[in-house]
Amino acid sequence: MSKRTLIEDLKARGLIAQMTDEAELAAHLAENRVTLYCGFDPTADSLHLGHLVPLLMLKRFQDYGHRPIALVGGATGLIGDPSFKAQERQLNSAEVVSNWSECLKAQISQFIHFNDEDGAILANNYDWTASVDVLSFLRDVGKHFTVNKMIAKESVRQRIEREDSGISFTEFTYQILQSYDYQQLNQQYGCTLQIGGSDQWGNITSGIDLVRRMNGAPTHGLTLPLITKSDGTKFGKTEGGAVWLAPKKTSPYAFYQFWLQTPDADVYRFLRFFTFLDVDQIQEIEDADKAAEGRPQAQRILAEEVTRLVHSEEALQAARRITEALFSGDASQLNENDYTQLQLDGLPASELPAELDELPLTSLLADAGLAASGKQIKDALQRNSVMVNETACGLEQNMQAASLFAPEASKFGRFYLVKLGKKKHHLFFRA
RNA sequence: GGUGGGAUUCCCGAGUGGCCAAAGGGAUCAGACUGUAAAUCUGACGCGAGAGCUUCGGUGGUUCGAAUCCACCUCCCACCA
Repeated sequence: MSKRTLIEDLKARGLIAQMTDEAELAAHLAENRVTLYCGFDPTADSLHLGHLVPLLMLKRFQDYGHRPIALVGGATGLIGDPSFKAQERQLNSAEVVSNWSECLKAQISQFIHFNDEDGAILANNYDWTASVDVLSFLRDVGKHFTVNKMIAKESVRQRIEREDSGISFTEFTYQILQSYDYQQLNQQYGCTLQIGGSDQWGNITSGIDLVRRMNGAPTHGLTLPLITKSDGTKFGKTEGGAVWLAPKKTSPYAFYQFWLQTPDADVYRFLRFFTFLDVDQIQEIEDADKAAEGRPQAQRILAEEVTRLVHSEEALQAARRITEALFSGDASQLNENDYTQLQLDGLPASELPAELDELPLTSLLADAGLAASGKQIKDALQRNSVMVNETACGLEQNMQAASLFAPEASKFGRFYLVKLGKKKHHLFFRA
């Protein structure tokens, strides 16, 4: 690692939004093996890019010798965090939340090592909230919170002041539950630092207060900045929605492509946020790109680093193979084995229906997932931007799927590489 | 419980009886230009290859015709109690 202290490194990366007293926290981290935690609520069956920064943050602490606790919010996920949310959220059933909790657990385990006695800890707040009875909770925990303070939190104030929405008591209670987590983790594991996204600051500080009152222990908090894009659009979204960490939801290839398309204006920041490359090294990359003019290296490096981190070296190589085949050079160079490999590597692929005579291209391609609707395919056809094995197709070919996908037009008797626009590829094959 | 306000296509937000598949903006997709970047310009943007079909919280009704009018219902907000 570098000669910087952890805090210095995080600062250099721009990874600190807020923290409790810096000098105290720095001293605490310098003198102790600190146990810290970050919570992840099960709001889906997979984590997504928004969770990646905090997740990597735990690893950064671990690399510096501290002990992370990844907390899955089996309980808080049942309630719903109102922080900076414009509207009340739909509650998910207990069964669903419990399933999702299991998914997250499995996923988190891939990032941080929990094996050895000394290693990180994976916890679920359901374990200490499920059995608490209401009266004890209200008397022992609730008594430490004043509603005045709770209302004053910026994270819920908007909801309270908003004209078209309110906040249920359930969600309002969320910050108490999260504070209780901190208190429990402090008691059980000696946890003295909580990290989270900047929207969690309010919840973290109320937790610090609660730990002081109930356990008489001073604790710390640190938040990470919200990841923004230079053009103001939301980070971590593509046409298909969120970019997931689960390979089944977002393939390593799609994941790699996502990073590869990072705008120049964001890429160096993202290198600092999402990789473990040394900040000096990142600066060198930036300088080199600036000096070079033309196509920068940063996107490729970013895509490689993050894909390797989230998936694996093998998955990265597969993603690169596909990218290589589709974007650089012509597909006519591919041999039969390459096509089979593309499919194995995760290029979206589907089997061709037996009967093509009546099937418009718009339906065929939309069903395969190349676009959300036939309309979009139609638009592409009008611009001749659909290619079937190097043959450009126009709208007049819409009903000619049978000849476009005729056996004699195939590669090696069974493959058809379809391209929509410049970036979307799909492999059709016959069994 | 009372009174008043509100619910429009992914989001914001116009629209108060026909000219409305519904202004405008954002997001998104495609094209040109590039570097699988940005900016800019162009086109698309409910579904459907098409004929056509289905939308404006829900259900009924008035009308030749309703997102727009009426009744009831659901949810949200504000004030009062």
